[in-house]
Amino acid sequence: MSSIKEVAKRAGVSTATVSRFFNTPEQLRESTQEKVKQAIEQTGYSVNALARNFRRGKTNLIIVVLPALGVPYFASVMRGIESVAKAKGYSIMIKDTQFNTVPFNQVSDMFFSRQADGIILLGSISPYQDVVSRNGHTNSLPPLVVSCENASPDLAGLPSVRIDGIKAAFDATNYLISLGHRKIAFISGSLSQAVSGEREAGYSKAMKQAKLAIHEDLITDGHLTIEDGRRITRRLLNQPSRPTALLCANDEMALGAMHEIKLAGLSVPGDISVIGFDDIRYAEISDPPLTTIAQPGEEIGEKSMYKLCNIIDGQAIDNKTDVVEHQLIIRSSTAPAVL
Amino acid sequence: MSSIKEVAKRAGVSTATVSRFFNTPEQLRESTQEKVKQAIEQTGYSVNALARNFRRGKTNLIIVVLPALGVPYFASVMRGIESVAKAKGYSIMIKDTQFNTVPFNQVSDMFFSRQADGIILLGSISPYQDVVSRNGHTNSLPPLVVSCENASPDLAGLPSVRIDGIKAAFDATNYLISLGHRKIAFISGSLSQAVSGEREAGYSKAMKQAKLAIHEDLITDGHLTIEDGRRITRRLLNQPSRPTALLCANDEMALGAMHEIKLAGLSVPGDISVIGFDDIRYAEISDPPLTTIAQPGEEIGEKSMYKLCNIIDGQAIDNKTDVVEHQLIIRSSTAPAVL
DNA sequence: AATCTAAATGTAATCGATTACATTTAGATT
DNA sequence: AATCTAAATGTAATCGATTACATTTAGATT
Repeated sequence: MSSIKEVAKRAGVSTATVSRFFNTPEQLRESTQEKVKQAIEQTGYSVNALARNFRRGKTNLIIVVLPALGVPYFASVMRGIESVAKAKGYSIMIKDTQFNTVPFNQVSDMFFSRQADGIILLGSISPYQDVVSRNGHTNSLPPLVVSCENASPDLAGLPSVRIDGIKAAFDATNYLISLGHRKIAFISGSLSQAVSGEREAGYSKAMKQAKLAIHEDLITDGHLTIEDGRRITRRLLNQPSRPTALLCANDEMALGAMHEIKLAGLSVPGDISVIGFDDIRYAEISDPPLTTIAQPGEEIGEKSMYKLCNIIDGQAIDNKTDVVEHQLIIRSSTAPAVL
Repeated sequence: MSSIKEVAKRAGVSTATVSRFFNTPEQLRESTQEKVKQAIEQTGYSVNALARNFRRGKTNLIIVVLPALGVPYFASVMRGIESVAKAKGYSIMIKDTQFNTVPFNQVSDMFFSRQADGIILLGSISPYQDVVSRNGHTNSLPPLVVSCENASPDLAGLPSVRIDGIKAAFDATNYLISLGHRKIAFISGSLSQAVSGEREAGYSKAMKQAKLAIHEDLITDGHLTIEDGRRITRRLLNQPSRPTALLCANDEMALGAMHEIKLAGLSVPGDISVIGFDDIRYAEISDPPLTTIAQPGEEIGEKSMYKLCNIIDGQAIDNKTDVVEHQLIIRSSTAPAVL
């Protein structure tokens, strides 16, 4: 692979001039540009990003941390991130935390060892505690945007883009209550994960406001997966008095729940109403189509990436949370309660 | 951020010694290791990957090219890639080609400009033609593994890991034939995409062998998405004599197809049997559960990454194709034809 | 203690681009 | 034509780690 030196030699100019050809071509006389251009073509040269990045102290890489690959909701956020990243000249590294089992400092170390310029957190691993404990050497965080709902106190005050998760779960629960449901179960991911915690808060708020007992079947154990949605639902259905409505912490759990309800010979929404979260593309074609809370994934992604760019560029950091709008999408998995 | 110089100074050794502490610690006397270790702790130093990578001429990054984010099948391949990448010290960059609209040379240039050490292709963009035309300067490819079925002649002879797509579609079609179906439509992605072309070949082979007419309703237009599965199915259902079975080029199309069939007041599999491809995790819980061809995604991912590592390390390249086994998963979306 | 040897450590070049500063050049002005 | 000025170009230091080769050191052997 040819270097800038060879190009310079061939073009009869200095390496500085070749470098300028790429970075500030308007500084060069046209005849010089032409010479350099030809030399580049002859040698097939392209800038060595390894050297450039080293010299500039910038990787042009950002890390997107997500709890699992292949989750449709995250894919839409990623699309938003990507479109902005492309425009800004960044490439995206993904870091799958396998349901948050990867500690954050493993991610932040990638920044401190100059492997990436910034981080967008889509999963809810907790940064502060780990980072602060980095040998007590820094209480500064890498450029970081938190783009998942999150009630974790660790994350409070960090730049973030998200829906109002409490309000969203509150709205969903209220909708079920308005349909006459009184026994409403909440199928959650592990409550230690902040997303689930926040959604639980909204659920509880609505239940309390309606003076409804918070069902002890509110089960907290599990990942936000189809499999765990099924497992928890099976348990729920085996209990003496089953709920008439299920609020699920995401659509995948809801789809799993609907499957189990139907397997048990019951009907959705005839016997049990189901609401999900995220409005993934499978929600529209499930049987019945799933009522859910939609999050504007692409918008969240775009805004997050803009925010991250500002932080990386050292512009005034706004630590405030950008709240984007959620929307209750009413489909056919919910119906009035039959009492 | 502190550099190796400061650590060296603090420890009272040379920078070479500090470097050895990280790379060949067994060369250092224990007392020296101790001194260096303390200096590292005091300064909070961590190796500058930008500098190290530049010096070593290696990025430790690979690019995974995929047609779209959030496709569950690709996610399973990614998991396989990731587990091996982690073991080998690589990080993963993703490049979404938005249904193959990104030309390959845009990806290969990332290699030639030293932004990545190698490429795994999960989408079926065609490398040769673009790369060879790189100003006629190189007919050599970047380290590359092709991990999608692909009948494209451009890709023949490249290192790859895949199922036998022709055989898989052949098996699926034969299964439908064995159930008594005679009018079998094939819902494909764009046939210009090699994956679809290969699957089409297997379908045609089985139809010919059974002396069945290849239905002109074999529609070739579309991406491998739910939306296009629906669109094509709607068209199919509006035709005078509709097929009794649908072979879909992937599960998402099949799920879309089932939804439209049910919307039209028909039953799956009562009126129309449906088979998908990939066995994504939604297939098991669809209504009815989807019969499909399973691909061992994680295995494909793992093998691909191993192969890529070998190529990057300059070991004897095996250009041969690793064929992994597919499997027909029979669920409830297929039934004997009612004639 | 002197000598030898292998292990440990240091010196300094190097990777390839960028860029501050210095120098040259082209064209304008007298 | 001489002088001036701004634009164009060149020189050489620099980013931070690695490593070939040189030197020093510790401990063994005489």
